Amino acid sequence: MRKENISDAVIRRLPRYYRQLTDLCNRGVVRISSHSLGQEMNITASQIRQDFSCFGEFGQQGYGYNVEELRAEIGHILGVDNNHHLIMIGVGNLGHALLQNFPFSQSGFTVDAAFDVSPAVIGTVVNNVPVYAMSELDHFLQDHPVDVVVLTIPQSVAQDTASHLINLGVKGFWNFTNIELSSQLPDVQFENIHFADSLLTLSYRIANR
Amino acid sequence: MRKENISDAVIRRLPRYYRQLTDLCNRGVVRISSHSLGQEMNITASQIRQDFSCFGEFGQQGYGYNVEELRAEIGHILGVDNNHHLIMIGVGNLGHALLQNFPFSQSGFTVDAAFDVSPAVIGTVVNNVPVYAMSELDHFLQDHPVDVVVLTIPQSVAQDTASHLINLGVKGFWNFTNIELSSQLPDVQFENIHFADSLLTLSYRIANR
DNA sequence: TAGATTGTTAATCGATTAACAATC
DNA sequence: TAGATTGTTAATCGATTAACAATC
Repeated sequence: MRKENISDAVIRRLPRYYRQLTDLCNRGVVRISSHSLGQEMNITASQIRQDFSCFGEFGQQGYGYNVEELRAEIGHILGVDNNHHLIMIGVGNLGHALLQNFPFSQSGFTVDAAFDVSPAVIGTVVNNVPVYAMSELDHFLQDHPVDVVVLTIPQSVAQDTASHLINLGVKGFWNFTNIELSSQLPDVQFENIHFADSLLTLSYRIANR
Repeated sequence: MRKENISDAVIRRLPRYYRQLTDLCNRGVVRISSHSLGQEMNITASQIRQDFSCFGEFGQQGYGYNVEELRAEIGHILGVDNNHHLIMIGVGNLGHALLQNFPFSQSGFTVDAAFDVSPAVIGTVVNNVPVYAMSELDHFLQDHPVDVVVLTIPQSVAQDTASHLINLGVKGFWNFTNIELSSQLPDVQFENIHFADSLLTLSYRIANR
């Protein structure tokens, strides 16, 4: 029974399923039951079946799930076969590290360009991605619609940059600055990587063991 | 009414409160009610009061909360005044970026050292943090107990490295590799930054807008 | 066929929100 | 004092788990 509104809890488990299924594929496992999958991932079989049932019927009674097929289905749900386009704003240490190491294409993203204000990086090419001056950003977006902008810029300019990009039609942000961004428009999506928040929860758990 | 077991949902909101209160402090705001705080953070006043009540009574009827005081209390709960010690394993692009830019001390962490296998970085000092050879790790840990190890290493060696460190007594991991780490020992804490999972949830939301 | 396992409905559990007496 | 706002109890909502008929 396909559901209309999928809860955030379910969505956040999808990438984990996808990861686990990719691993099972690589290990040559052909079929798996919700029970075995649950054991490997430390979640209940019930939850797995409930989660999947939000999107369709991918299994077979008495058999379980075909690993490769299920992986493809979840990948499809996540949009990995959509060839999303992405640019990066801010090629400092972190931006550079992501361009260099993060396998964007494995998540279905093509990195079209990066932008920065520093003359030291403008004009360089990092892992096949050209770095342009910030002044060229508006013009670039006219010809190259992008689905996601990665924000690896200083906090101080984060909201202004985001607002500017929203005005230019950008609807998706992968935000690495440790602030909550906001938008007037309702259909703009922010996904945050809050390093400090993450470390502080670890700090809490250590301090209150 | 202090609670025994605090739910993960509550814990994950604490850093956000801390961040918002720090901001309010900087803006010179002296007092705030749960209602106003909720408006700024887009959560209900009820939830805020429930959350705080897990840890104690920090407000005053008819007045609200003293911002600076509340910030200090939450910081204390999070352990920012515990002076936790931390080392990093893996000084590649990402590790280097974190050492260079991430304000560990603001979260109450002292970075004692970093370790890598590459001769290119061994012996260097990044932002006052010395980089040692991996072979010196065991010896180092004998003299320098650490609370948290940052894992910015390739996936392929992540679980083995973690297991080794757990045997040496390490109880906290800030894991940047995109795999689920596990431990036999029950009191070992893992906090994961799964870049790919994060981007995939954004991909989902864009694809299913 | 018999055993296994699904998708779904019902039951339970936990988290969020509402309400309100207490009190600054 | 009167108004405001807390901390907490009760009500609601949503998410997880259990149960089971359907069926491969």
